[in-house]
Amino acid sequence: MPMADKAATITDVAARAGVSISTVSAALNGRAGVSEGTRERIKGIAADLGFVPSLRGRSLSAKRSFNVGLIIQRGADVIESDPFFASFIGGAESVLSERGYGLVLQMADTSEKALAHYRQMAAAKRVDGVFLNELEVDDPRVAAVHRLRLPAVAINADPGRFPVPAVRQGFQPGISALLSYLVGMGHRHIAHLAGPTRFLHSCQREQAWRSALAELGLEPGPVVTGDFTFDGGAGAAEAIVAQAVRPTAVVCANDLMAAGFLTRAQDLGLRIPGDISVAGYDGVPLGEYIRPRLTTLKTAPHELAAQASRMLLAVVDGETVTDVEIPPASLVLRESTGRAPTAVR
Amino acid sequence: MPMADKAATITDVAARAGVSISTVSAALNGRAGVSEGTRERIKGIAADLGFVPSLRGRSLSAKRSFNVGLIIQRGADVIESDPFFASFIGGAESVLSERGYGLVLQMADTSEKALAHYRQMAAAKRVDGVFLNELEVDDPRVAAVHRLRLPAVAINADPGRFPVPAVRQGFQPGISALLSYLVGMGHRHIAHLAGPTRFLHSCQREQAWRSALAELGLEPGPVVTGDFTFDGGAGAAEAIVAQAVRPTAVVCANDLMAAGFLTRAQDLGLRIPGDISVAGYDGVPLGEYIRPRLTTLKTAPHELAAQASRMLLAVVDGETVTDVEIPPASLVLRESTGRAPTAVR
DNA sequence: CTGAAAGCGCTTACAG
DNA sequence: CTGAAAGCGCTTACAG
Repeated sequence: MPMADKAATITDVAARAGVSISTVSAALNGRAGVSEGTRERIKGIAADLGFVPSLRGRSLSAKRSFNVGLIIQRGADVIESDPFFASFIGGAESVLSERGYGLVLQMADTSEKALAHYRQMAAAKRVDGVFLNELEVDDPRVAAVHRLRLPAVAINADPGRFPVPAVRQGFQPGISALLSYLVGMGHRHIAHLAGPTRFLHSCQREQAWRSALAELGLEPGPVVTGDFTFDGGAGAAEAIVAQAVRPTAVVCANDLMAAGFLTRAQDLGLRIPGDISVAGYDGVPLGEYIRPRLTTLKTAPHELAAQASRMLLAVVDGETVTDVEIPPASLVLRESTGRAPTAVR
Repeated sequence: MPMADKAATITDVAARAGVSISTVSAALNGRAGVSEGTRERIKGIAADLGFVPSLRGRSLSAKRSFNVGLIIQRGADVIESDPFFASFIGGAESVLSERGYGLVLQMADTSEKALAHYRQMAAAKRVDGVFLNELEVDDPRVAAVHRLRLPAVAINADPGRFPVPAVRQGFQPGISALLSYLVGMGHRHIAHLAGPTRFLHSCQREQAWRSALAELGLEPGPVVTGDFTFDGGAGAAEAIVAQAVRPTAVVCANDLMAAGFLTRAQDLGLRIPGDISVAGYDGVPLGEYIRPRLTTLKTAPHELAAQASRMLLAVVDGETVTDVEIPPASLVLRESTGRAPTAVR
């Protein structure tokens, strides 16, 4: 008979089974020291009663909240057009829920507010650990979680840079492949539309673009700094189009800026890729919605998050973990890149 | 001296203040029966010690988790291109965090899994209440939360339809305005690209389209059912373009389908809005990225969520609440709609 | 105005 | 193999 009026507690199960609550606890949690007979009997009764251990009792005695925190540090404008977090949350949630963990989410539009949220979450013991995403250069959160002794896993942090384990997805192979392809198509003057310099991944991508060009024996083209938004990309298009010697290709630090660049460039009368090739980074659905479809480097936020979650739970369990690298972002050639214009004026 | 080595507990504060823990509790929680002098003294000491009450102790004794749940019931493909949830989460989080509440998130790609998540969250007492979003016709979750006595607030449920308080944003005024505009531009044959019929809001929008047309003395045009995805919209474009008597305008149940429709229609050689006008619903950023820019009905998921959160917290507190209606979705005219083609073949 | 005590629902040594 | 007890950190009647 399921459907008790009040939710059953461990005491109810113990009473019904005629054993102590410690036996029920041991039986249900797979701890040793319970005969198989009583274990099975207790399990049956627990199922009958629809007993699910209350997180309240569990977390107080186990000194765990069974929750893990993610703080999204982005303005509302970016978050709405960037599917990164949707995928990330999906990947995290898939491994967390399997392990009985919940994901608690907070938003912050400034880095200070985000930091305050981390502190608050840790102080109130709302979570057992946190993800450190969108890392900035000299990110204060790293020192903070360290001082708070808050288990944490960093996303896409450079190896050896922070005293926090990290999971990362390589960017160099994909960017090198992209630039080899562009150079193979005759491009010699290749610009970079970078993200804000305070972000680690902005620097990583620009650096990768630079070394790939060096590898190919080319000088870096102009660098324009955007803000990861569509409008930022559009603005960059105007800037680059106005330049005396216009680059024949632009490698953008994310798809959203690439889409803005490509769209505005076309509004200004340029043909893509006839006059200028454009490539993005991320592999978001938007890249297939626009015309021409966007060449990009496809990342895997879902897998990144799944790995990060496994690591974070390990850290929470007190295990020592080592950095994990998932397969690098891969080149997806679509229609926005092509042969360099023959007559560069 | 802040920065204790171990996090301070209520006992530490009490010891340092030379009072009992019940006095500390009363002082810090603003309960009556503490002299202003000791209250201030205790507050000072708590601040010195960096004391933040542990949610673990608090939730066990207060019988609250201080968390509220949101289950996202969508396939990964939709969630990544639909910014609704990003905005919704932002709106919810802004009021929840102010009240000391957290938002715990789960994902489910089927309605059965979502239901299981609700049950699990309730049974483990991980949350004190839940949002019921993306309601379906005869949604089993409604009965479930009712039976589980789980406080809940429904999003965009029809008034009086479910035994759960709801917050909603009107759609009829906007859809009427859109159709008046289209008819004013000479359109007489107006199709609807609907969402899956199992969703309440699909039905609501189709019904609104129907009654607006009736109001204007027109017969409804063809209805094609999509799946709220870009590709679904693209497929619908092929279906509608192949029709003997092609409609001159299509009203879509969401922006993503409208974008797919518009893009594929152009790939097929139609001019938008010259040959056919296209309108969406939602007001997502994508609508401004595509060409021509999309006419749409702008919704306010952020405000919807903020209101829903206030209501949910009230329900959790045992207050009786009444449905709330926020200002209706408003017409945003952009470039994808215009005068009907003069020669309808 | 203040304190001692019970209790929330578990887990975890520790005895037997 | 099983149970009695302590304890996790709070809140909340209830005495004084």
